[in-house]
Amino acid sequence: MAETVTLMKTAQAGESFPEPAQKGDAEKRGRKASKEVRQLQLIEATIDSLAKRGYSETTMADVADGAGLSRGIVNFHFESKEKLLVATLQHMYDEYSAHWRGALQKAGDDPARQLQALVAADFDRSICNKRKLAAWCAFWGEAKSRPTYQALSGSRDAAYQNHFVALCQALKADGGYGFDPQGLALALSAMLEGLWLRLMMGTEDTTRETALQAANEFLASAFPKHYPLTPAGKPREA
Amino acid sequence: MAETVTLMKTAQAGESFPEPAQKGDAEKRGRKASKEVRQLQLIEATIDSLAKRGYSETTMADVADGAGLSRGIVNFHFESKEKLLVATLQHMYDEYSAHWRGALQKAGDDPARQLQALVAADFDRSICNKRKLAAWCAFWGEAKSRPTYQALSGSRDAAYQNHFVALCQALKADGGYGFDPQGLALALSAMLEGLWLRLMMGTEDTTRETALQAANEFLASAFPKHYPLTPAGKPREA
DNA sequence: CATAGTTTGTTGAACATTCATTCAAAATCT
DNA sequence: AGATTTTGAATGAATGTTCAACAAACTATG
Repeated sequence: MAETVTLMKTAQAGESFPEPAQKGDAEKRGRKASKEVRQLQLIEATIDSLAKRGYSETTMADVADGAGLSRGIVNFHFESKEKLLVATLQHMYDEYSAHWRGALQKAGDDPARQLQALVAADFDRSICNKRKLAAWCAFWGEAKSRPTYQALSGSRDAAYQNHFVALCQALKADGGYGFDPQGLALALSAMLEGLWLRLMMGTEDTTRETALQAANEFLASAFPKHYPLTPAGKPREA
Repeated sequence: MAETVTLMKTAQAGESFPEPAQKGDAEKRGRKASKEVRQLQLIEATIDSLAKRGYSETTMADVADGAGLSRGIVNFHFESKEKLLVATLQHMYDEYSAHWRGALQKAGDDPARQLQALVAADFDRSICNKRKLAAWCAFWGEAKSRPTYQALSGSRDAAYQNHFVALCQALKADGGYGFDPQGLALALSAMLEGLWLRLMMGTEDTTRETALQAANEFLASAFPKHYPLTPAGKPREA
């Protein structure tokens, strides 16, 4: 793994427009800052294109047009199309990772709360929207045949999985359940990914709310002592 | 829906190897085979190519080479690349559909048995192998941006989902559980799809057996009265 | 401060490659 | 012979990449 394109994230440039007028960044030169902004702008345009046209029909021209720039610009900031896509995947991966870690932090020390927070985080609007899900799916479709993508394509990586196993173990010890923590954790995270897939396809009437309810239904079934059922199918409110 | 390419399934075409060069040279070299055999041969070659190179790199030439035939042959049997891919997806869809219906039939009348059979069917070798899973994933990645694929891309369709809901309802009535059948059924089928995705990526040490165990762990947790836990994490043997 | 020179960023056209499709001729079957 | 299937080269369109010229921002120097 020679080079991993890593970008500094300046603020959360995620959803809104990048402000054209960057103030006098005392230390940074306007030029250098502009470079990172440009790259982020191109990455966002790439996500747009992936979501709208799919992986196989995403072209350099479409990305450039989407960013409102000229054709050759992408090869200047990213060496090739391949590297642009890797950088885009890396960006989404970093964002997802930061998001669930943040949610975990906010959840406090109670394992039951933490697990519920992790699950809920997956369906947060900032992460779970048509555009991003479609982009994820586009990469999944190519991951198996591209070694470069494989490591990053599972947004739910080993660290994520370890957290789930640990939480299942903690709840088991506390509630005296009979399941195997490893297996149940796998079932849980797989279900979250599967729900993402459903939302992505968007054919059925599955919405973010429906999906979250289904996930909570799972929690209530597997950990009845920690998540008592309510009529709405939603565990106790925070 | 003008034309749905429906193919007769002659025997079970090779599951084991991605064999690019067909060795069963029973007849003369590639010459003159029945139209249906040739179409099936090309579809199998398409699945091979999708699995090996991914959707975006699957070319007509690669398919033709994989089938050991000439370049122009695909446009003769299938009008275009698009139609070849739709026929391939249709073929996989039909196969999957027939498989779970067969498993359900064999399971008898007991809902608990039926549900377990449906889950186990998903991890049967004939359906759940690297080659097929990779092909499924390739289509998933393109489905959102191609209306033609959407209907077929969810191998788990409305009929499948309805069976799950009905079984969850039956078990709830029998066991006095508190869950919402609709939600739990969604969680269940999403988990199965998510486990497929894990198997496909193949990065971790997730195997077909591990995945099936995780799914059974889910069943045991959600329906404790119907699937008592055993040390192996696997519900009672049939 | 002003000016010239250098670096950095951007453009758009040209180029080379890949690939789906077409089709006339050949091969094979009825 | 006539119909059907197969071949392989030709064609044209799409697309990633390169590059020479240009513009803007920055630096050095007078």
